[in-house]
Amino acid sequence: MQENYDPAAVEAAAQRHWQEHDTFRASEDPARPKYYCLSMFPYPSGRLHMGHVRNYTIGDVISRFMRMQGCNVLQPMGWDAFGLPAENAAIANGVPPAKWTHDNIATMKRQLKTLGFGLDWSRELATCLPSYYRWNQWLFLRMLERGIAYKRTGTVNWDPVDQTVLANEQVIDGRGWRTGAPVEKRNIPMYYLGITAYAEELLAALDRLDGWPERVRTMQANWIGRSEGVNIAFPYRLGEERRLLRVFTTRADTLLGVSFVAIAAEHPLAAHAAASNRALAEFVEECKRGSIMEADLATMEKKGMPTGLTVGHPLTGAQLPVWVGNYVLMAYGEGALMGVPGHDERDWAFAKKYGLPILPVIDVGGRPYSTDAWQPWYADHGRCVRSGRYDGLDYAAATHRIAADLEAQGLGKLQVQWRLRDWGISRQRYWGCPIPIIHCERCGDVPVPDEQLPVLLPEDLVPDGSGNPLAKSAAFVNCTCPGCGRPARRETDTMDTFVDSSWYFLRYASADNERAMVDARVGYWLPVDQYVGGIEHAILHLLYARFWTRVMRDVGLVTLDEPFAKLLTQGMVRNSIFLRRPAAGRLVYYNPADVEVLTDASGSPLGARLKSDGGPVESGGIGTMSKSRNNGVDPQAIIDRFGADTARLFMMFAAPPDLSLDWSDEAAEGMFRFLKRLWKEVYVHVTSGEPVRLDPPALAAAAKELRRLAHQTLAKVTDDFGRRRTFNTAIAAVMELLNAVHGFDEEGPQARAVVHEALEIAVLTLSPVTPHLAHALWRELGHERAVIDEPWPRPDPAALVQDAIELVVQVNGKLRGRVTVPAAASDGEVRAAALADPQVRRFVGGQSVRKVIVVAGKLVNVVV
RNA sequence: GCGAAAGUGGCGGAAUUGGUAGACGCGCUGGAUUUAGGAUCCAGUGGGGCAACCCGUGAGGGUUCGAGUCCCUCCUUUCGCACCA
Repeated sequence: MQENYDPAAVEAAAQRHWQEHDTFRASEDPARPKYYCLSMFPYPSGRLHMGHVRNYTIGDVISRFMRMQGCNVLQPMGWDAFGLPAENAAIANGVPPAKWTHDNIATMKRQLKTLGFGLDWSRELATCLPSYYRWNQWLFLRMLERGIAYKRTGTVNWDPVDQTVLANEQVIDGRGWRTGAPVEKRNIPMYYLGITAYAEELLAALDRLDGWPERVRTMQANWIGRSEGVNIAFPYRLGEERRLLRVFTTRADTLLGVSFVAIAAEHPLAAHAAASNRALAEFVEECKRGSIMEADLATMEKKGMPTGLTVGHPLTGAQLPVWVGNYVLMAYGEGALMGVPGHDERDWAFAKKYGLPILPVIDVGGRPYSTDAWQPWYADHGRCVRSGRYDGLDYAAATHRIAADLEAQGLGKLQVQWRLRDWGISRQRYWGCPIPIIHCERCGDVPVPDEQLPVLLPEDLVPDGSGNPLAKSAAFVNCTCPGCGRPARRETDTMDTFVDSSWYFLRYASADNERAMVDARVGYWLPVDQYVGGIEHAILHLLYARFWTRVMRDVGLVTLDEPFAKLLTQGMVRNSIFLRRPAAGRLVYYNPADVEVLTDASGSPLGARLKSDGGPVESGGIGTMSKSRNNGVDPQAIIDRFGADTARLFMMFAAPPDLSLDWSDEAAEGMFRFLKRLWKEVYVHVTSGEPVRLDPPALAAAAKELRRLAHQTLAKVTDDFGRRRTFNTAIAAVMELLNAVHGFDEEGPQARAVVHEALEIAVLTLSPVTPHLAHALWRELGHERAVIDEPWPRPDPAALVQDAIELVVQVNGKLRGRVTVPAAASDGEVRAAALADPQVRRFVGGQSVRKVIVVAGKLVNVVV
């Protein structure tokens, strides 16, 4: 055996073994329980980053653990290969997105292989390949047939200089990223998928997703946002015609407190009023400036302008002014709201600003009300006052009575309203899946016939940042109408990349099928048993995938509702931020690798300086690794320095998987030291002779104690890996075991046999995390079979038995002593032993013992 | 603004069901060894105190024999907000 740990050689040898034995190719085997472990596929951005390493290490540890547990494990990999960065790279470097993407895939695939992940590469897919995206188009056509997909107008960010639709990401402080021109909103026709038709089911099924983190379920439920309320119509006259302005409200009980109605700038009535009102037209135009991001809309200054129109109160007939308000969302409810300044904080602020009446109509348990200042309880539920026949009714009663009265007049009804909006999938971009529609002057929008699929995306275009290159490509645009055979124009919008990622997990099960989107093998592998990915996908991607799976179910392609049985949302990877503030200009960020942190004698930081010039740099705290803050660490550098196993071990040890993880060069080096120690420990053991067969009853006390620790560690690691998914504590337990082996100085054959067993347990339990090192050490410990093919061991119950246990004794809840009692001692004996302890007697002194609480196996609390 | 989390030594974190706060690792201090080392090994390391002990889990209240853990109020940080993926 080599005396020193050489990660490069060890890792190459293990990877060669897996390659030669095709270890990770999965096939359907009804005889074994299947286990589908899936990590979110990467966007091929160039190189692997630490977030990928973390994600795929978690998935790989679970996969290898489940495999050793006897499962038929599938762990596939693919590429989320369409998207904006490829177009940005094309604009910057003039390289076609296809080439850039394929080069990146090659690089990242090579990197994934050096990390030793147990992936079945035979199922690899990339969403930018026609063999994949043709099925996006095919299912889109099925959705169109069923009315799930439909066309209507939607709002986009518009750069008036580049004449281009901008992604939210391309809008910086309300301006286009390349032109700096103020962004405008623009309404254009788009295709939508009717996810709201599935809202009820998507919400209800969350309750049964008990393998998902509670926080993700809550976030999805809030996103879907079911609210029960009343749709209320305010009648008005337009010329001779009687019309209704509809609003949705969850507070119908405050209807008698309405003092105005506010509509969105995009509301048809606003356009009508603006036609004859120059100031209003300007205000509506002003509202159309700025981005479409909800966070921007919600934080901007609340502004409004009267339209000059009035509507009638549906119960009293009183005339109420109609205002245009920039805080009214066209996308929610009816794009209009009833203003109740007395009981809604935003309406309050609006009324104060524009001098509209504030009418309190709810009594909240008699708490004071003054129109001077808003108090949080004004929005609470209570009983109606100053509301005529509704006075005294509580929230539910008032809502139902008012809804019934409105319904009798045809002016309202109870309604369930969703916050969730239908999914707009049209993107005015090149590098995506073409939407299979042909526009014909005579036949209108004609779906591309199935036999003409896929609509191929040309791969040789180079975008320049203005407009969509597809729209400028005559070869792509010009086509023949499938209906009438005349010249027609192809749709040039492509699909949202979330479409691609909404079903890739199904395709892995039948990746080689060229005739169908999915086949019967989906029934074997799905659902995904364990899905692993970033918390940033907690809402959108996961919700779209749940929706898409249900659509495929309703089309008859699959039989499952929920694609992901268990979900693990891993936290972000962060690093220190260092910067300087030049007298003029922007902040300059320095990579932590180029900075030296100065500490005092206790290790507390005093400051930091740049290694290159020795000058001070400012600490900017700690934040997610990003290019803009220059605090990224290239995983390749760590692999080159310490090997993949160290990188993997650090990722699993430094934090529990669902919390954010802070990078530390020193801590990574500590992981490397641990692996060197483990190697050394095995080396010392195997070079000092052959082990004899272990004879547990013959063990001396210290050896028995070491054996107990080894089996206790095995039990803990099994639980931590399998149930708790707290890999950090599992690794800590193995470290403790190794420390105990190191400190164990008994000699003799049986002592050696116990050490041998402890080292085997350490190697087996670490093997999912550091598979290369474990592969080598398992051989050195005398095993023919590769460690990946070993079954996961079970702790020996006999080894776990303890004769005596130590209990903690508290007096009035404070730790005052410890007593050792036989493991089988009764509560009475434990109590007596605790009271007899000299330290306990000292603290009890002359006081009378009021109560003694005995917690079996743990502690005794003496209350005096 | 809305929604969701998190806050424990110098740092990452542990404490699994309300029961020993600080496991494990980093850093730091001292020592050994070494030509030397940023290598390796040994010991120590929450704060205060000579000690007995006292204090201590973002802040402030509460429940309990007992609270890092449960409840209320507040503060800070992170993530998401529908065209980044």
